[in-house]
Amino acid sequence: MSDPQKRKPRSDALKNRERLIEAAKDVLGKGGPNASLEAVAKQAGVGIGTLYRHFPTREALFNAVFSRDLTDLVEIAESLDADDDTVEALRRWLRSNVSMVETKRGMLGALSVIMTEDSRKAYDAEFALIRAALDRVIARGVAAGQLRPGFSPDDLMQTIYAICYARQPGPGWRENVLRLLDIFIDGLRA
Amino acid sequence: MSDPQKRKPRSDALKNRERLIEAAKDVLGKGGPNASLEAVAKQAGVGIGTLYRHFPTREALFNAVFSRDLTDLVEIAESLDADDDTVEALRRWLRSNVSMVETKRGMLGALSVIMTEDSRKAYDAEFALIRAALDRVIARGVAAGQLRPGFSPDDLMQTIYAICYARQPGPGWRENVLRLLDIFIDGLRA
DNA sequence: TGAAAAACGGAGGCACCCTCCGTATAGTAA
DNA sequence: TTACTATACGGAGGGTGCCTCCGTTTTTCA
Repeated sequence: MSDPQKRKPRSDALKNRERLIEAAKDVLGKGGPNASLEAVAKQAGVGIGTLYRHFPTREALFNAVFSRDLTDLVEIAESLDADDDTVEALRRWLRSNVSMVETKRGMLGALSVIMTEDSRKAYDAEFALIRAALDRVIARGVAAGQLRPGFSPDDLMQTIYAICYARQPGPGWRENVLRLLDIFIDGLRA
Repeated sequence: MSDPQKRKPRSDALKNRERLIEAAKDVLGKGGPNASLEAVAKQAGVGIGTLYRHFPTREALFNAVFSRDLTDLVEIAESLDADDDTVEALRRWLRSNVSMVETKRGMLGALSVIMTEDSRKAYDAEFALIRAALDRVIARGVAAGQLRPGFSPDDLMQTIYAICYARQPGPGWRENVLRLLDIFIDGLRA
């Protein structure tokens, strides 16, 4: 029963919310889960008060970033249909995953807070979309003789996260992960 | 080449170091990995400067606590030889593990820093002692008809950590884990 | 166009971090 | 025992981040 008699949200509020999420993705990605929220606000070009009005807790902000990332991953997955080179298409998607994990690196504690049973369900739809999109790409690649048969979207997801989380964080992490990823991708070729 | 011409360490320094580790175990256990180090110092009854002199970084303190815990677990494991009731002996040891994990709860990030290849090797001796002690208890229990045959010390260790880390942290965590643990222990009976 | 709802910004009070250095004390040699 | 000095102690202080609160500004809508 939402009240139909309501002003629409102010445009500046929407814009600032957007900027905050963008800034958070950047700052939290570089500084880890304990990065300064004041730095996020500054980078977004808003006051600290505005940040707290939009996201009352650190978790709320994490959650928003995660949601955004997941939406991005869905979009990217769905854009792969246009790509004729299915190997490169998969590489593109897998690399996007690495970037996202990088943002979350070290914030596993926060993630476990976010990932309650309820919210997992809330994200189920997104995961299903991703799975479906990858399925299409794989089928296409196998049919075109570019990809070997016999692996699933879930195989991809599990592998990418295993690679990401098995490596020690720190300098060179990204390079290391991307290198291993390329090896894995070569293994996917027909 | 350590200099043999050295004063022995001052007694107050040793005492304070001890107190700090004890306090850290308590405070970090309750407050998680971001708990205030000043609170640790206060609880230990020393100045904050003293804490930092003994443990220059948060990790150094974690490390000391972990070392201590591991030593405790070795001692407990070796004390089990005296116990005629092998089921209760194992329960005692498993519960000690839960307490230790509880201290570390949420500080997985810190642990992954501690657990480099080098330090893992450094702790190998302790793990070997634990394994040996548990082996003796299990053998004794099986021979006495108290325990079922066919499980190893490593089975115990893996199970206890799986139980501990699979449960969501938060209030009631300990109760939940202990309950599951008791069920598991009943399964070990002959 | 003007009133009121909505949103903004940042000062302020508090907690914590870590360093630095004057003071206290345990160990040692005479 | 005493006196010397290496060693260790404590906590003030300067810096940063957290979060709240409220006077000011902006946007919406009639």
